[in-house]
Amino acid sequence: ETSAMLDAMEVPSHSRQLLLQLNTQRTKGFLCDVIIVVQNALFRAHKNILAASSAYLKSLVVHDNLLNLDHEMVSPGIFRLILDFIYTGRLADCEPGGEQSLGAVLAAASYLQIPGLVALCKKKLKRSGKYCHLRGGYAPYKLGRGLRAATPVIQACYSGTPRPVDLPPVEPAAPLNTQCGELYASASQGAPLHPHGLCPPERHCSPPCGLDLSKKSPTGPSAQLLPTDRLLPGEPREPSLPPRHDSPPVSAGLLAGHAAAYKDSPPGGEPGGHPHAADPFRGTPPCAEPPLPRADGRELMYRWMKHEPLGPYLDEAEAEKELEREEKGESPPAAPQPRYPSVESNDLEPDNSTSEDTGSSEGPSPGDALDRYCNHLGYEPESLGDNLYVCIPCGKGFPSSEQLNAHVEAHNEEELYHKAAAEQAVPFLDKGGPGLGDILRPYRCSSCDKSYKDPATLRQHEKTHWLTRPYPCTICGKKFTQRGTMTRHMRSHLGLKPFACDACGMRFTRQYRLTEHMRIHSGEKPYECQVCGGKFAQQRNLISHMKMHAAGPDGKAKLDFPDSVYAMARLTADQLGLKQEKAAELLSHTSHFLSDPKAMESLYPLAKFTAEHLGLSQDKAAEVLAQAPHLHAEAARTIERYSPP
DNA sequence: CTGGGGAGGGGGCCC
DNA sequence: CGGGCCCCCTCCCCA
Repeated sequence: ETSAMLDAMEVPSHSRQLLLQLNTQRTKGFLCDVIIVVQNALFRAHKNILAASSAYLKSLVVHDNLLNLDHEMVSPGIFRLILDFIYTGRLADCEPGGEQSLGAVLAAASYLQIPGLVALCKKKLKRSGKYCHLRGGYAPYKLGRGLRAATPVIQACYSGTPRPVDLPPVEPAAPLNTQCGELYASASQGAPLHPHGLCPPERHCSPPCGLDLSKKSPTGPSAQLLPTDRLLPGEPREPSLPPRHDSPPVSAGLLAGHAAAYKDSPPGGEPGGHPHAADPFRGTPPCAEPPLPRADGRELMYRWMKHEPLGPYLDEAEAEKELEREEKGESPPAAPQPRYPSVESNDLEPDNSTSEDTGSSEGPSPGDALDRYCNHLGYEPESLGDNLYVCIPCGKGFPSSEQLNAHVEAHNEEELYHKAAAEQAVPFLDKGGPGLGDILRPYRCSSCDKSYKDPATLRQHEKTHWLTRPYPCTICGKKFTQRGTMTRHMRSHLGLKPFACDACGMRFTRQYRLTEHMRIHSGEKPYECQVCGGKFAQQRNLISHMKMHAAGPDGKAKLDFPDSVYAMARLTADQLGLKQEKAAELLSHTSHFLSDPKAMESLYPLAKFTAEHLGLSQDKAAEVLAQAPHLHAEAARTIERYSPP
């Protein structure tokens, strides 16, 4: 298909070489300057290339680095084909079901205003005898029932959507965009996304960066309706991996890419402050050891995120051979490579149900455990043979002190877990009897004395003490202690705002924001300042308002306590699991409390806690506490609320 | 110009 | 795992 173009050049290989380089750069993310969001899939590309190929995309990339495409016009799988076409001049074969996919590509290419691809699709359809039929009313691109309703999550950041110039009417019907369904099916079941889309797993496929970041996760209508005979040979008929609730699709492959990106970043360094250094897409020298392809596609994802070796992307024969090799699970013949450690979903979270054996000498092989932590911590195991850093307790070796430290930390975390489990059996054991906090929150963190109502929350909290946050953002590298926080963060990268205001159409990333926002329309101001009576629609603004009162120099400020008392208020609120602003709220209810000896007794744990945090003696802390009426009020309220009558 | 309020948005983290 | 809430930063508007 590209022969005509190539023949016109004095150096016929020029365009080919150029495209090959560009596509290679794309697969590495090198110099990619735009992200295209299609439904819940994410693609990276170069603005110049898109602008040179698509009039529509050209109009978008001028203003935005993040493009949200109308998923009713182009699905992730179709866009993958189109992106591949843009970078290779080839439209991957779509058999079986090829005509329908071709129709979808034609529709999308028309929508995106890519005349060359439109012509190519028409040509192919004519060759297969389908195009006339198509013109007779065959709708080539149909989206699944429920797709529209299920995915109102992406706010288009463009306006004036160009209409397709040569497009049969789009009508909602049964999905032909099967791979889109695969994405959702995988995502909704917590398994990694299948990255291939409509492509056979050739190496020139567009970077499969599928993310399900929708809040209202689609139900996977396409997958449910997908006739199995449309699946490509070698394609899994179900989501590639069994569903793992502890590993949503965002994590597996992308974390692997992240791991690669962190290969040479300073160990232990916090990437949040320098996102560029942590950018997993940044250009780095090609890796000398590409991983072995994996049938489930996650390896492809990793390969893209990391360093895809130069390959004969445009050579169909080679690609077919490559496909055969991949299907057979063989290594590429030219450069047999060691297998990259599997990025199984449970690898990503060493504290899950399988974690008991990771630090134990009876668990899986040291290599397995190491792989787990290598992935977890973002290291590569190239130097497994040089495990000079040995963990004394378990005897495992690690190639770097950082990995050893992380491993030791895992030991500690495991011990914490068992300790918490032991305390679960006898929550008040060895604590001098149940105090106030113990009654309410028997599960105490051994690192900071915070306490919780249930062990799962304690486990969750304990992650905040880990040196290595286990959930990195694959776009900016920022790490999080909770997976949900990370995925929420990812949504902010992608501009996904699932929650829309019915009144004004404004969209929000979180339900809570929408709830707050709706008070603008309703006029409701439920938060009232106890000092001046001012009312606020948002609690945070009341809080900032109260700070203004507290800082008032005229003496009428109600919260004129020294800073240390506020610090203690916060610490105590943490200790009791109460909210800090409750202290300010309760300032007026304090006097009676000091006369209650039982309540005073309850202050001693607080005094101890405060003393530990402020470096005071316990007696001194108790004395300071006695001068901080809001702390007493807090305790009093708590006692009133929870003590038996 | 400045202070205060309104509001958008991100991260932490408990439930 | 998502919801909900809290805290913070920030920007904008306005008196």
